Order: sequence, then structure tokens, then C-alpha cells
Amino acid sequence: MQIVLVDDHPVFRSGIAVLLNHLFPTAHVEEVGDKANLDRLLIDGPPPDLLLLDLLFPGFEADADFTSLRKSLAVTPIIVVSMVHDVTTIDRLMTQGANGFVSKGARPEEMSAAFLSVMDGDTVCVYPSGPVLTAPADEAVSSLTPRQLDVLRHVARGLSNKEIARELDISPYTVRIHVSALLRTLGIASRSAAASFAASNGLL
Amino acid sequence: MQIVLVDDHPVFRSGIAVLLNHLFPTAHVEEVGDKANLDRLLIDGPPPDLLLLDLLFPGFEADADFTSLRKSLAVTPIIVVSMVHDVTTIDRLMTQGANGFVSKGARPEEMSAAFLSVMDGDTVCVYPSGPVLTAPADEAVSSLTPRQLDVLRHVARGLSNKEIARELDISPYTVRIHVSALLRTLGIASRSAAASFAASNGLL
DNA sequence: GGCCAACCCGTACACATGTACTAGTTGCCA
DNA sequence: TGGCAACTAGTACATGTGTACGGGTTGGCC
Repeated sequence: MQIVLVDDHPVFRSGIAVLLNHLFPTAHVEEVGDKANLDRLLIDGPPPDLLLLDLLFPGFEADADFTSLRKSLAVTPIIVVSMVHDVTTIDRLMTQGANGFVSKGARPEEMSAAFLSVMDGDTVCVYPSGPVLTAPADEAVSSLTPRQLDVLRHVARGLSNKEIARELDISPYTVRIHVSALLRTLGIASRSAAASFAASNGLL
Repeated sequence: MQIVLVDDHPVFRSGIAVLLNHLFPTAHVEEVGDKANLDRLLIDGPPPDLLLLDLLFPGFEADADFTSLRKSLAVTPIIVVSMVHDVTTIDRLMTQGANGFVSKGARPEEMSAAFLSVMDGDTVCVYPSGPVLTAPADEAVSSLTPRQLDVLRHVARGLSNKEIARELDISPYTVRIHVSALLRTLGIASRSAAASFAASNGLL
């Protein structure tokens, strides 16, 4: 059994690797930290029996690269392991063919259970357990309209209204309206506070 | 042997716990996720033989709480384990009596070595290994003047110039100068970009 | 068909932000 | 002692930002 574990964070990776070795003692866990090594591994070797995929790591474009990954690995189950757990992102991933979603905030036992279920052919989502700090944030974020969330992501990168307008191919006036609206529903006073909020909550 | 491990992140914590169990097979590792439980543990039980401390977790004020922690635990070695690794923060911690600093970006083997050294009475700092993404960021940040870094931290929280002025008890005009200067030296165009940058680099 | 939410575009105005100056104080170091 | 870096405070000006309007389209739903 061959498992590929993709995450750019060494400690995190080794934490999950230990968990996997405990769950699947016979498996070989290949740890990968960036897109270049992931590509090389998938091209050279045979498709793995399980792919654990972080959403944010060097060289990886969550939206575009996931779909192409899903295509090239037609049969291997893919579980997305991410810091982010806003509803919109997860929905999009599941419709794009992810077999599971596991928040990094979840307890190890919950993760294990999820991994086993997915290997059995199920599709599971695990949200963080216990007292979740980001819960109210998630709630607020998921009450945004898709377009507002879209704009927020750009605000989080520090872009100006004009720049966001260019990227989304709409008028700066419209961007301003989206920003104004999302600030209101999030109960945030300024764009830089929103940027800070979004960056801290993994919306980057 | 009693080890207390403080971090609000379950996976991270279990990753390091596994490492510790491997290093010190006879030790009991107590995992703590927030300040309330940490306080209770330190009041109720005897002082541990080693304290691994994250800098950012619920209820913990890095600057103030670390000094009081250092006072109440006069003999136990304290190793700070943090995502942040800008020079200023580390310097401050070491002068405040930390026995070690380990970046979460470091490889497991390096962490182990650091833990052992500290238990031997040494004082060590471990910076992230390999291709470090945040390295240029750290470089830039540490080239800021103390006051600029101070202001940047406030910007990262989404505060306006006026609010920062109130908190630092200086004129808003002066705040503006600091902001302008730090934007220039960081090569960043706007305050919200700076907020995003700072939040992503753990300066919160 | 009417209704409504979400999206789009624009104007007008108040205020925040960023830069470019001038200028005074402190403290450190050669 | 002179020089320099950092911090402070202010003015003036251009631009960005946030809100309050009005008004348009689309698509879904009763």
C-alpha cells in the first residue's frame, strides 16, 4: 500500500505520518512538501492508493490544480487536509471529486476514523472538534455571498479595489460595493482589518 | 519525568508528542491547548521537568504572560515552539529567560536535538530548515526599527492610524510616518497588504 | 406575472491613507 | 564635539476607501 502525503509543514506532516503508520502498518508513506516533488512523484511512480492533500503549499493553485490532479488520478481516493474549513471551499472541493475533507483542527482520532472510512469507499467531511476558535468566523464567512467571499479573498491578499476590479473583470465601483457589503455583514470596520481577519482565518 | 506541551493545535501537538515520547520513553507528556488548562495544571501539580510553549494560543499574551510564567517556574527549562521566527521576538524571549527557541518549520530531527541539548542545560535556537518560505519576510521584518515593528503589529490587527496613535500614545501624524516608512522598507504598497503580510507571517 | 436576492454600474461626499516636505528632541558613537 | 539614526510633530496634497443614494440586469421561486 502506497500513501502520498502532501503538506509544506514538516511537523504537521510528521504528525499525520505517525498517525498513518499506526493506522496502516504495512503502508509506505511518501511525504512531499511542494508541487514540484508531487508532480515528479506522480509521473515517475504508479498512482498511490491514497493521497492526502493540503490545499496551501508552494506552487499549488487550489482551484486549478485540484481538478487536474483529480483527472490524472482517476481511481485513488483523495482526502483534502486543510486549515481552512469554510463551507464554500469544502463544497467546491467535494463537487470537484474529493473523497474526503479533514480539517487540521480535528482530533487525531477523528482523522483516523475519516481515513479508514474513505479507504472503505465512503465520502466524509471532518470539521474541527472541541472549542473551535474559528467557528464564529466560519459562520460569518459562510453568510457572505459567493461574490463577496471572492472579493474578500482578494482583499486578504492586500489588493486595492482597482486591482481587484481588473482581476475579476468588473468595475472598481462594483468592487467597492462588495467590500462595503462584506464589511457590514462581517461586522468589520476597515479593509485592513478584513485583510487581517481573512489572513488569520486561512482564506488566503 | 514530566513534560508539559502547550499548543492550541491538535495535530501539531500530537506530532511533537510522538517526537517527545520517542526521545524520552519514560516521560509523561501532558498536552494543553489553552491558557486556562495550563494555569490549572501548573497550580495543581508539581512544576514539570520541561515546558514546551507555543507563543500564540487562546488566552495567552506572549509578552506579559511569558515573564510571569518564567518567574513562577524558576527551574524548569522552557522551550518556545513557534511559527514566528523573526529576530526581534526571539531576542526578546531569550533575554526574558527562555532556555530555547524552536521554529515549527524545523525538521523533526533538529527539534529532537534541540530538546536534548536544553535538557543538558544548554540554550539553543533552531530556525527553520531547508527552503524557507518566510525567510525573506523575516529578513525584511528584522530590518524594521523597533517602533516600526510595533506599529506593524497594530496594523496587522486592522487598527486605523488614529487608533494606533491612541494605543501608543503618540500623534496620528507620527503613526503615519512609521507606516509610510515600514511600507517602503518592506516594499509593500498599502496598509491592507501589510496587514495581510503580517498576519500571514505570525506577527499577530 | 410579481417578488426577491444577487449581481452589475455610476455619482457624490466624508474621511482615511500615503507621500513629500520641514523641524525639533534624544541618545549613541567616533 | 560633531554626526547620525530614531522618534516625534506638523502642513499640504493626491489618492484610496466607505457609505448613501439611484438605477439597471439576471435567474429562481411562489
